[in-house]
Parts: sequence; structure tokens; C-alpha cells
Amino acid sequence: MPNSRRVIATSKIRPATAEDCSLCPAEAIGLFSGTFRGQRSYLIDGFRIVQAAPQQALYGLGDAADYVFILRYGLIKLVRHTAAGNERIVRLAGKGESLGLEALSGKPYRHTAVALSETALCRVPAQVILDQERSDPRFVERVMSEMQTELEAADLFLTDLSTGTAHQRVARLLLHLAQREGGAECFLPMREEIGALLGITMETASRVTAELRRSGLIGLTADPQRVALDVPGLTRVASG
Amino acid sequence: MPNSRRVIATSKIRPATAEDCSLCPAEAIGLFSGTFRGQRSYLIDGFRIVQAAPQQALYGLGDAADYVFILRYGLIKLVRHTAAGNERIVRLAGKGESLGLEALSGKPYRHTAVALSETALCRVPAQVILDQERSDPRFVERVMSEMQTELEAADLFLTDLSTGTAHQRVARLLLHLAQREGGAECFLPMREEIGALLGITMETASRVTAELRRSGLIGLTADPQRVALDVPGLTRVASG
DNA sequence: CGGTTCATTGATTAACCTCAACGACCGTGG
DNA sequence: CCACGGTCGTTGAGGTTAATCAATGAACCG
Repeated sequence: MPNSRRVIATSKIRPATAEDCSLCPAEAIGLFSGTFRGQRSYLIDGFRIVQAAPQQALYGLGDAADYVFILRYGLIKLVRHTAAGNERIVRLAGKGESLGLEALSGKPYRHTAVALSETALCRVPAQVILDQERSDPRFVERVMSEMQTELEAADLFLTDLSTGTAHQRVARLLLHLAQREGGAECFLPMREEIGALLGITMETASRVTAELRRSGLIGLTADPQRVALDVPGLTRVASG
Repeated sequence: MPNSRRVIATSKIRPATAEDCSLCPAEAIGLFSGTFRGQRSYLIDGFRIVQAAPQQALYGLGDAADYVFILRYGLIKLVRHTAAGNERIVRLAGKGESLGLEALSGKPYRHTAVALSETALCRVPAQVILDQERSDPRFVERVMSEMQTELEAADLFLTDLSTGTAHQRVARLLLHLAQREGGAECFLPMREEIGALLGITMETASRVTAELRRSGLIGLTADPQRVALDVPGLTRVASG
């Protein structure tokens, strides 16, 4: 194992505790937030906290889907492959978002899910959610709402990240990542991953980010994996 | 009105009858098919049959969403706009598919829906479906399954129709359209629409389709709006 | 016939892909 | 400890693809 980023460690899995829920960074959003806070305490027996290191896969396309995941922190890519066999990232999941909702329809996972950064998730058996839906119809609305969020994200990929020049796409990606973190800086994926996200080659992704750095639109931060954004400047680039 | 394709006629709307349901071309698939056939007879009072001509809009992005639609026949495009202001088609709906499921989450419509061909739909009040979910939990699975189908379609647009060369994308689009019609021919959209579907310009779409016709990979049919496909040949083009 | 839409095609330019080389970094093992 | 091998990022040269600008032709309708 010559490089730590390639280490595929075994998942760390442990039962969830009440404290996990009360401290959950995804408390304010997502499936079990708000009015469903109280119900978690009844269900928590089935919950598991899963930690994943960068490059580690949570599940694979076609796997039998028994669990829904709720992201506590970190960033996860949902991957498919193009007809040419290249990796294509079709979605990114951030804090509070749900993954693997297809488990609720008894279908296999529709993507391969891979951690981009250090990540923690709450693993919920699909059956627990299905039972919950039966006992509380309002929970159905919550689940459907999560699916709508996922559809919205898919449309955003099509309209914002798959059209325009490479410069525009990179700028929109960075702005989008920063916005979801709520600040003026963001995680900067590997060039290969930027390419898979935007439908461009690794080289083009590299050239564009290098140019953005040289023109001062993105700058270094303490963490070498993260960049500071000139939001107004990038917004100008993003719209052409 | 210089050209009939630009005519925006008033929608034809009429109450649905039991005969509509028994003859429904979407009988075998979709929300109310199969085991839910019988239940339709109780709910049919709220159903309306809507007919739409080409270029006619069913609903617009941001409109209050009170209805879910089930497509009886025809082809409908779901449209958004890119940051540059260009039209971007993010999905196509064909026979038996549901549109406007966001109505079930009380959210406004997330797209503008426009008929590409002569079209008939069944318009179902969202409230009817929500009531149905309450009285029969199995119906919830059906609705979630429809949303998963929509997500699958979104991923297909990202992996198949937004990557590769213009030739590959056009070939994949035609094969995809033919497959959903179950034959070796398909509807051929206007060049502008092909461009909006594939993220290329109208001129490129025109050049590619003209070349495909010259090389015999697509041929004329009785209907000038439809083309016959050389499926093996196009499959070769599609994979590069 | 005149006006409009749509499709086609050409010429030119701009953007991106491909192939290739190189340097920085890092963990490993001699 | 330092050389080695690996990954990742960067950059260059050259070729290909597609966008852009522009003009023309076919079909249709009033």
C-alpha cells in the first residue's frame, strides 16, 4: 500500500447510542430530524454508526440493498460507469442527506457509494423505515421529500455541471460545494474526480483549477485538500 | 399563427370514464396498474383526461403542483434552463410514466412539462393519491417505486446522454427512444430539441443526424417525424 | 406570393482530448 | 538513511471535435 489514500480499510461499525443522536451533526435536516427526533429512541436498536475513510466504498451498484444511510459528516460520491467504461459521478451527498433510498423499494443499490473525505454515517435497516411508515403516515411524506431532494440534485447535475465550458463547470462545482458547506471555502476533489463529476478529462480539470489558482479565484487554506473561493469572481466565471 | 407546430391550443380536458381506464394504454405499467386496477373505480371521479398537442405546456416550473399526471400515450419533455439561459431537457416521459410526483410532497413543479408529440394524460389530484396511501400502505411502495424510476431515468441522462461525442450521444438517444417504443423505429425530435437533450448545439445535432441518414443508419418512415433505425449499426456508433 | 420555421451546410474559430513527459510527494524496503 | 516505486498534479504539443457565424433551401400557411 504505497499511498494512504488508496487504503481500503474495513468499515468501522458500532451500535448507535442515544448520545450519537443527540450530537448528530445531521440533526437539523434529513429523515429523522425535527418532529421525528423522539421516535428515534424507539428505533435506535437497529441503527449502526459506520465510519468510512477516503476511497472506501459503502456499497456497490447491484448489491442487495438492505440499509438506508444518513450522512453525519463528510462527502460521498455516487458513481456509475459510462458506456465507454469511464467513471461518472452522478451525485454528491453531504451532511444530513440520505443514501440508498432504493432499499425502501426492495431494489438493489443503483450506484456505487464511495467516501471522498473522512465520513460517518448512520446505517438504518430499510425494514425499520418501512415499519415506521406504517405506524406513522406522516413519515411517508418525509421519505418522499428525501427522494424529491435527490431528484433535485440530479437535475442540478444535468443543468449546472454538464453544460457550458470546462471553466464554467468547475466554477459552478466549487460554488456549489462551498454553498453546501455554508462558507466561502470548500473541499477540492482530486482532478480525476472533478473530471468524473463534470464530464471532462482529468487534464482539463487540472488545467482549469491551475488557471483559477493563478488568477487568484481560488486560494490555499490550512488543509491542502480544501480551497478558499473568490465567490463573486467565480460567480462571474460560472455564468460565462 | 404561421405554423401549426407553434400553436398553443387550450388543453382539452374531460372527466375520465371507466372505459378510459379499461382501454388505458398505460394499463400494464405505472401507478394504478395491476393490483391497483380495481381501486381506480372508486377514485375515478377525480380523474381527468387531458390531451395536449405538440409544443403545448402541461405545467410550468414553479407552478403550484396540485396534480400528478400519468401518460397514456405520446412523449413529453421535462425542461429546465441552464445558467446561460438555454433550454435543457432533463428527462423524457413516455407511455405509462408518471409526471409531477413532487405534488405529493406539496412542492411546486420542478420542471416545465411540454408535449413533444400528440399526447394524452390522466390527471389525478395529488390529494387522491395521498388519501389512497393512507388507506392502503401497499400503495406507498408503488409511489416510491415510481420515484425510483424517475431517478433511474435521471442517471441515464447523465451517463448515456451527457457523455461522449455528439455521434455517440445521438445514437444512444435514438436507441433509447426506440427501445422504449419496443421496436426498431422511433420519434425523431426537432434538431433544437435533440440539442437540448444532449447538451450540444442545434447545428451539431443537424450535422450528425444528416450524416447518420447518409450512411444509412437511420431511414425514412411513412411518418416524416419518425425514423427507422439500424439498431446494430447504431449500437456500434453508440459505444464508440 | 410572402413570411416563417426548420433543416442543412460551409468556413472559421475556440475548446477540449490525447499522448507524453516531468516533478513533487510519500511510504516502503534495501 | 536514501533510493525506489507509486500516485497525483502539472504542463506541452498536436490533432480532433464541436461551437459560432452566416447563408441557403424546403415545407408550410395564410
